Amino acid sequence: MKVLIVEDDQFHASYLQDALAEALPEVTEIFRARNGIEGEEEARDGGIEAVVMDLQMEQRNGIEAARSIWTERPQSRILFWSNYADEAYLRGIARIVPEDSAYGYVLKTASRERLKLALRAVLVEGQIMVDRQIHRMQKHGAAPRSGLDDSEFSVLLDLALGLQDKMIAERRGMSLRTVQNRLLSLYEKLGVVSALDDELTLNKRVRALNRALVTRTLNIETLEAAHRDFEAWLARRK
Amino acid sequence: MKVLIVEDDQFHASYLQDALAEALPEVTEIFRARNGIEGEEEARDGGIEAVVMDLQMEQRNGIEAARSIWTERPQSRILFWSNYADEAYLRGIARIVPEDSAYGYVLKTASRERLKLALRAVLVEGQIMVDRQIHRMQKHGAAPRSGLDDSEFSVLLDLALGLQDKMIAERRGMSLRTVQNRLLSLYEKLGVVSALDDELTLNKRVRALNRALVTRTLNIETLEAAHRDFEAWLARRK
DNA sequence: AGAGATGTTGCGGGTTCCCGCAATCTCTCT
DNA sequence: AGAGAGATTGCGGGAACCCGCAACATCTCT
Repeated sequence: MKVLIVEDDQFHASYLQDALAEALPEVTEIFRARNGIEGEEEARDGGIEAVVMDLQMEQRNGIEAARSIWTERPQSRILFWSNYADEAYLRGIARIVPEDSAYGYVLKTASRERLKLALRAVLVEGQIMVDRQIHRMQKHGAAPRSGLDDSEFSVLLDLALGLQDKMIAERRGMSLRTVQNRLLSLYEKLGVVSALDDELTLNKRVRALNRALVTRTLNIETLEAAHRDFEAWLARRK
Repeated sequence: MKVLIVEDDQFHASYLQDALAEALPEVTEIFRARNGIEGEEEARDGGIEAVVMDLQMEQRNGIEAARSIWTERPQSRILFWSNYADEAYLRGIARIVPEDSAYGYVLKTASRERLKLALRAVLVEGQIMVDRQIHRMQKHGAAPRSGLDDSEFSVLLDLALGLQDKMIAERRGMSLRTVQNRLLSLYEKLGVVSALDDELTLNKRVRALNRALVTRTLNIETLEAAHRDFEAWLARRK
């Protein structure tokens, strides 16, 4: 059995390699990649179907790499292994998991035992295994911690890019007023108003982005990915 | 000689501990803290004047911890050790380094040799040692990569918090129109306009924050720290 | 079928933002 | 001292934003 480790931090990679060798004696070869792009290549060239994937990497992050790996081989088994329990990552992963593939999500703070368990459960047994702390965010597959629904979330992404109401309306196929209603509820749910001293009026749009970031509803990588998506949409629209 | 390691990642901490023992035989005791708050306490209680400090930590980050350590003991020697070469961190550090104290900045990607060198140079010899990749950002102590000057940078912080022009003017002691001029040049320098397809008008404030983040001029911790600063200012102002 | 909750849309107006124009102010250099 | 470059400030207006109000549209229970 061949396993690919995609991880840019050398300490974490070697710890992982250790745990892997220990937990899965059936592993014959361990490949290593340092970012998403290398990861995709290795997976393709090596015909690998078991991957342990870090999320936060330079260049091309784990979600994007996973997406293209799954596009080529939907049956690949991928264990995500990350420092953060950001909702932003969860949303990203939830969106790309193929119908019946095996995947897992383990935090780097998890114990060695739990990591080994997850390695076996996902890579060998083909099960789904998600850290409880992360899973708690998801209520039956949607509506994570912040309580944003999908349409609110996509408006948030557009807002975060700096799009104006009119453009958001066009992109998402809503009327202008509806977009504004979404913004209203975003401001509500993100705690834009209560955030600081009352008596104090803020620029709500900027504040919304700020709040989304500090609550980990968005992170910087999400912004970068959203930007790429938007450009693709722009080009397609013509 | 006593040394304090402030680092929340266990792998990194033990690697560091190893390197420390290897490079500095004169070290008799190694203390360990997992975040800024613990770090400050340990430093105070243990009477420690040699610290290796991670920057990105939950709760209270390395810059804030360093500030209060230096406030109590300006002669403390602190080696910052971080994953990122973000301008945001650089600015933070530059602002709090006492007149003649020793400090250093090493990236986690640096070789073990270079780390050991820095440990010796900063903690034992009391020199200043900054990674070249980081130092390149600084031109004689100011004006990092993005080319923002200090007044532009502080307006950027306020903008990022969601403050309105009027409030920024009050906080920074500028006229309203001057604030707006600063914003103008921020938009210019951050590439707010050219960013996407032209023909496309954006919400400049949000876009400015977005650009500041993806260019690493700001990061999320900066936002959190700026928020705390602002609240302190608010309270003081009355 | 009807009542009620929830979501969508248009209108209107008060605010804030963005920025051109022009009048100082401040500094530097000769 | 005086010229010139650059920053600071006020004014004014067009555009975008925020949001209350009210008319419908949809969905869900009973």
